[in-house]
Amino acid sequence: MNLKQLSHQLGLSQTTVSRALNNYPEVNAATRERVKQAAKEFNYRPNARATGLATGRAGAIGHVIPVNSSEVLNPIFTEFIAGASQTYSTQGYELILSLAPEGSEDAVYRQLAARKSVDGIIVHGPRVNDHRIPLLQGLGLPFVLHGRDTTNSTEYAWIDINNRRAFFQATKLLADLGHKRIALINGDVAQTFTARRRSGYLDALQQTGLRADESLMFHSDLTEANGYQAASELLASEDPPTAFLVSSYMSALGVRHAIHNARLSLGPDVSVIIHDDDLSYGHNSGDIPQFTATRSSVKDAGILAAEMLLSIIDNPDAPLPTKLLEANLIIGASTGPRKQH
Amino acid sequence: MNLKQLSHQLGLSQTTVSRALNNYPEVNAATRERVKQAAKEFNYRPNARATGLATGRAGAIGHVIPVNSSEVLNPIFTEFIAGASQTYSTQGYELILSLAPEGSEDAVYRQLAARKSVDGIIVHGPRVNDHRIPLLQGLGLPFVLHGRDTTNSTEYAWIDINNRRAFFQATKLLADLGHKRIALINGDVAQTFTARRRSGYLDALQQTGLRADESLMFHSDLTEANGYQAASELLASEDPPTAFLVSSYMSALGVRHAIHNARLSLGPDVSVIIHDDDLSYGHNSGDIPQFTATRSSVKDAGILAAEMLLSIIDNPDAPLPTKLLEANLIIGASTGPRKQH
DNA sequence: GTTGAGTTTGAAAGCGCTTTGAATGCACAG
DNA sequence: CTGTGCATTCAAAGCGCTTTCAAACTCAAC
Repeated sequence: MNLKQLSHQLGLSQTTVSRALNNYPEVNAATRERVKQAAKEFNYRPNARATGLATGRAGAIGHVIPVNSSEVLNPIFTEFIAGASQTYSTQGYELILSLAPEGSEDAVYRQLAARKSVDGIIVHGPRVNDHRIPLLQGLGLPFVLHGRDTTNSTEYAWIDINNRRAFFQATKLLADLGHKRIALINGDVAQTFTARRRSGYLDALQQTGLRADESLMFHSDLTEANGYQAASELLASEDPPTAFLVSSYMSALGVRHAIHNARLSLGPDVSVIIHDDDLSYGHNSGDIPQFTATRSSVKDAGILAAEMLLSIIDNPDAPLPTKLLEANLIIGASTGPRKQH
Repeated sequence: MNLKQLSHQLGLSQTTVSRALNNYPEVNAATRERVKQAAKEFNYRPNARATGLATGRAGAIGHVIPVNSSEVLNPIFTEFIAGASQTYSTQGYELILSLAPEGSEDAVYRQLAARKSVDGIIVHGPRVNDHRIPLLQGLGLPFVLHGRDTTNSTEYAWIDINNRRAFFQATKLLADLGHKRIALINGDVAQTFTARRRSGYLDALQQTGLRADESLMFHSDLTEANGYQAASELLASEDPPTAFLVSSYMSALGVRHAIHNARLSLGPDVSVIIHDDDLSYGHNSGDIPQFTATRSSVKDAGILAAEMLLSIIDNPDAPLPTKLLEANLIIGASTGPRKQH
């Protein structure tokens, strides 16, 4: 059933039917009702391609997921997209997903822009001095960055969590608990959040008079295996840390494993604070969650990012929105005062 | 730059330019070259909406991800989609992603069909007696199921791993190692793979003369927390299992945790075999992987599923393809003979 | 009875492509 | 020179919508 057939059914022109369905004011209320009724009855939906062509809007948002060199797909993308998708479906947008090898997203962006496949883009996994920002600015395609660039000083829309503050507070808490040697199991150095978290950690160390020790800081993809390996090495060292700050739930499972392997117990012997993206399958909740955490729902970030992007599209002349979300510090079972010997 | 402008530039008609770019034979070779050159120079790409409207094909595939009642998003979707996406990008298709609350995907499918947004659909997470199959058959939308229904006997395209055989073999291996009490940490009962895995497990028990014990079988979402809880309970019971068969890497991390908490060691004391989807962030590789596993790359399944779907679209009258992938049994460090007391 | 404003509807153009059917030009046979 | 076949090109229609502009109708005011 298309518009022509539907309007024929109703004995009306395509114009009127179209207007009725799109809530234009100049349609008689009774007519509109009749049209909407019929549309429902025949399960009529405007052809997406035709609408897009006629309006010049794609009715779709592009999400381009970077696949990094080690082929690790960050599972938080799924969760973020789940949030964004929620926004799109209420607003009648579709979500176009594209995976691109990290560093060669250009072709994908250019393609989406040239083919007019999307009205805007969510940029995932920003990297230090990310060339995607100037590229998209050049293409004139609205976008929202999930995260921030560290160096780019131009105006662009972003949503991020306050990584610095979260890691500052977490580090401070560990220091206040008496921990002197606090390890940082962080993400890939190319990711901008990594630098911010590190900087929050370093500031807190300095403020509490602790010495920063590069040998306590690890940077790699946030996998369980990497968390395990880093923590194992550290715990086997001469002067092992008594606390860990871990950038993801996934890595923390590896850290926990290493702690147990070293015949230590999580909490009493070794404190751990994780950053918790509140992933649906990574339960760290309950009255006393397993891990003390700085928590911020990445799904909510997805919802908000999508809303921001749609608002930019609807309102291209408004100033570009930015949003900084604070993480909540949640006290769980994995932290405690440093054991005195 | 659109077709009109490009053809004007070239002093040719839109017809000829279109044909040249789409490799129609009736274009002079020299002209074609000139056109392609110009298209590249001006970065011309046909407008996706217009092409779609003119050809009647959407140039897009829909992936509808079910979000279950506990809101757990299965992380393997990401990997599967990463695979599928690879296929699409080489074939010029786009991927439209949609999340839908489990059980109410109907509206999403109907919408995609009515709006002609996609040429086909990948059905994720098939459930027992899945009503999506007849629905899509009714809508006339080509689809490929990732998995199989257990009951539906009509013809449909699917790709699946041989869950029965994988779990049969894994169970058999554990039995051969002398284990008498083998626990099964399985997925949500509504998922069809759960039943198949269970049936492989039960068959192997029977064949090896072991008694099936319902109290050793757990069914729930494949999260770390669920794995931990199930294994903890089992290990604390009067007659605890000496081996575990675990449906996912994620659950296995919980099981491992429970084993360590019980002051047992993985491998020597308690054997564990997992099903390993070969997720990029769930490393279980190396010479001797941590876990003995039945392994099958879900990313490869995504690649193949997409290829199958595109072939159905290109060739609607051919018989519907199906594909059964075998999992590889990988011996890792988590299995060993049952300890004699 | 005419006018003008306001309400409601419709014809037709246009979005950017593909594709049909026709036209053009040219080589070559008769 | 005419006719035929082939290679190459083009004008125009059409895909299914939205939107402009014009038309028709109603009704109150003069």
